[in-house]
Amino acid sequence: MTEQTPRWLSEEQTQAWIALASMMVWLPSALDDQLERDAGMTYVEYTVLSWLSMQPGRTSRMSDVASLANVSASHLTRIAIRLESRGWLTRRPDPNDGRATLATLTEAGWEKVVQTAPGHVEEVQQLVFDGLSAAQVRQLRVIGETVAKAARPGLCLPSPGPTD
Amino acid sequence: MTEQTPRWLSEEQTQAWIALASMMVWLPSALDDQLERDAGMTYVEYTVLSWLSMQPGRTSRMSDVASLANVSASHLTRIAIRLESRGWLTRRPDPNDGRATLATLTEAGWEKVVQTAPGHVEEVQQLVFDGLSAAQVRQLRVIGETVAKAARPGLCLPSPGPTD
DNA sequence: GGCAGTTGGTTGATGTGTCAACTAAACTGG
DNA sequence: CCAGTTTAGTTGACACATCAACCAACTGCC
Repeated sequence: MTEQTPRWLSEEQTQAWIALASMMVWLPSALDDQLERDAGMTYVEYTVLSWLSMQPGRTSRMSDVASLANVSASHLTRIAIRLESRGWLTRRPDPNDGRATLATLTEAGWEKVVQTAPGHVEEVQQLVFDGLSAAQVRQLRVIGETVAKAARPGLCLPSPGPTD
Repeated sequence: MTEQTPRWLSEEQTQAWIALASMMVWLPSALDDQLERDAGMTYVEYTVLSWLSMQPGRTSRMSDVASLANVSASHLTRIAIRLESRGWLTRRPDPNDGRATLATLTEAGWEKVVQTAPGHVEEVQQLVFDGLSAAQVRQLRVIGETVAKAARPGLCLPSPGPTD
């Protein structure tokens, strides 16, 4: 708690951190811009639609979507209201669990995803993969998985001894 | 414009993209949480203070800060108002250019950065570097720089021929 | 010098995200 | 079967971000 001189970053780490931070600032922003320009929606909205488009019945519980997209329940409610008002999504109570709400992609929502995905993927290709070798793609996958796992809350690495 | 079947992602690319997207969702969110908990500020606010702390005279033009942090001028104005109201920052017109505004870290702002940085760096260590080998740190740097450069608007890769 | 255009920054209106309080349905233990 | 608790989602109040309109200072040019 009162550590005064923690592990500072090495020169290599500093460079890597600057590069990573820079990527995390500019890449989402660029993808947001592309989606806003070409499809009139934000990255989070696209994530929701895209996820639903890959689910059986194009349907998923709100809470599942929320944890996938890392947004709070209330945030997802607002997003769903917007998507619903544009006719891309419908909501109805889950017949198997009256508490839950099922979100389903409409036909228009499906078509929107189908129209939007190619341009989005092309943007990812240009911004991410065009500059990387096959080896770097493999490296990126491993590094990304490692960091994502560490940063995901509630998924602490298995540590020896009791956690309580 | 009418490409109907663009370059789709290979299996390797898809895995890498999922990992990268996952990292870009969870890492900023985790860093935001840590700063909110330990220092009562957001990541953007910390970025601004941290940048100023490294500038000569702990001073920088608003427009320079804005482009560094990838926020709009108006957004930065609101951020600066908040930081000013907490006594961490002052603003005054640039004597050399009456249009510009210089933002300067106050002594309290400097101390806030000094107090906050160690915990933030420790969080970066734990979330990013503890899981990576030295080789992966080097790989991350190269990959991050490449992608960041590609995603940064207005910095198109040098292409042959006139751009105008 | 003076007017047109540009640049740097602020502000008002509006849209979006967040937090806490709330409702309703489903478990849980007597 | 009925309180007490947990879970899923919504809503109101508020904080924050965004967009367009704006103002002031500089720049270029005749």
